[in-house]
Amino acid sequence: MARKDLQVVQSGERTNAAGKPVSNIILLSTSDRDYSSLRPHLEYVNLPNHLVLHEAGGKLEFAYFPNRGLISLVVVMKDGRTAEAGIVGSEGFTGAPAAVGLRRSTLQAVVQITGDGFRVEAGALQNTLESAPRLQLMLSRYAVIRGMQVAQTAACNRLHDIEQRLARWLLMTQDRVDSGPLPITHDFLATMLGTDRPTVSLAAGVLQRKGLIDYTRGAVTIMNRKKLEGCACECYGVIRQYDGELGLK
Amino acid sequence: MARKDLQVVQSGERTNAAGKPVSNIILLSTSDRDYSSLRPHLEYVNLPNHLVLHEAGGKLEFAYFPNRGLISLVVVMKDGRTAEAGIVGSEGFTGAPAAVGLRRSTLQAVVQITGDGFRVEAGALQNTLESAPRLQLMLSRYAVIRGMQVAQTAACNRLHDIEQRLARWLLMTQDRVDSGPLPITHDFLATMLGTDRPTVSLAAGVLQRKGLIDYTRGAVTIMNRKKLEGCACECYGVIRQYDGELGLK
DNA sequence: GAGCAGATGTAGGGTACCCTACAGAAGCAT
DNA sequence: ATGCTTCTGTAGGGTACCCTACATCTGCTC
Repeated sequence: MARKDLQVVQSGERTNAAGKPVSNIILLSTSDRDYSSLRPHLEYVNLPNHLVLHEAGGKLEFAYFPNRGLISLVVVMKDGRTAEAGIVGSEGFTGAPAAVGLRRSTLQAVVQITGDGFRVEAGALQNTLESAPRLQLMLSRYAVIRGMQVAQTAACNRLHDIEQRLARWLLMTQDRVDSGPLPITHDFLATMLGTDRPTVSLAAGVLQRKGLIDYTRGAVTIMNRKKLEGCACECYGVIRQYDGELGLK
Repeated sequence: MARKDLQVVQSGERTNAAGKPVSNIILLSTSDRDYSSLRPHLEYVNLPNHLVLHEAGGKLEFAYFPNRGLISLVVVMKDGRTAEAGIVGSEGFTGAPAAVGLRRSTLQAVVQITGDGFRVEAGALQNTLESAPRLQLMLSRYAVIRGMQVAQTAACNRLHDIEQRLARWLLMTQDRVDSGPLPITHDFLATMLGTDRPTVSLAAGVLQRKGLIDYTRGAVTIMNRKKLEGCACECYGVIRQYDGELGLK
């Protein structure tokens, strides 16, 4: 039954009020009725690299529905150390708490790979959802699925080593952006993987010598996807399975 | 509709159809209307230690609303290694996917501390929720909040050491059960914390020598709660803050 | 092409943790 | 008590990783 809800509507391309085209999967999967009630509140936004959409612990002002690019949800500790809890691409949205009437989140939302999308003011989203139960359910379902992905990440962080986790991260990211090199530095990878930069460089070097990836200053290219999958931990498969439920190809 | 169903049940004195009293916070927080629609489906169950309510990756048959005791949500890897992703006490429920129309979960749900509660067949829950949007929202909100707790755990697993994490686990558990010794072995703590038993014994020994906890075969007692909080990582405070939102005292 | 800022390569010491193994202790049943 | 099972204490080797420091390189600006 889940599949039917996620069917992409075929009746022409959707746009926001300003005529900007929508490619976010959730927005494309809503009913015409639900979409038209949300449409007036969709503000088109560029999502440039490293832009912080939401500070850790801050008030939730907007929910973001990416068309392209990648947003990371990051836990930030008091001493500045960080670890990524989840990633959001065109299959999802950030600001899940706002969709269930909450206004705070301890997670930092930061653009990891440049893209664009739409944002909705948190109050407007909540008002809209009150008379759009199908959309409400769709957003809640996404939040639950991402919660399970986060749970897998929690265990992965504890049980798997850097090389496996790096491979998994690269694969998951590639699944959410267009093909081609991933514009990402070792330093940012370290932030995501909850380790330090030299450790990332070391692991990346190993994958490179194995011929699985290649990289230059600030860009990583997957050279042999199949083998890289073999190098990643089983968590990649588990999370990918959920991605399928979300309509991610 | 029978008159019985319309009876106003006072908060704190609710029962299921068989007269079993409810102390699960979510069930107590629902509107009378929503509760009476769910009530016929509430089956009272004992939750004995180590009972597996849901196998990792299996089909979701029931959602569980604990009155007492503690349920752990555990990620199980292929090699048998495990790590806990979240815990559920009387403030919550297991089977969040069922509340949003999904029927599978990769998380294992296992009773960590003996208790009791109610279960609802997944299909019945879904049917009920279709005409109970407030309850639907309440369950979704809980799922989102627990998702944020899981995210904090993900980072904690990566960034904090065993001693801090053990302290946090004991505090979180104590928050969810009656006071007194926690019936738990080092071996199960290792399963939860994603490490091995000797490492737990070592960490527990340190906390014991500091006078923060005491333990005998299969039971841990918190001796100095304040100091133990000082020994736990900041994640305890973050998660506790969410607990407040859930009505956990 | 010189300078600069940011990105990557590498090294070496320290440590928390994993893994295995075994010994001792506590509870339980007979 | 005696055995039996389960739980805990402890040791020692191995290793992945953290941390710091510094060297080198790349791409950009002027």
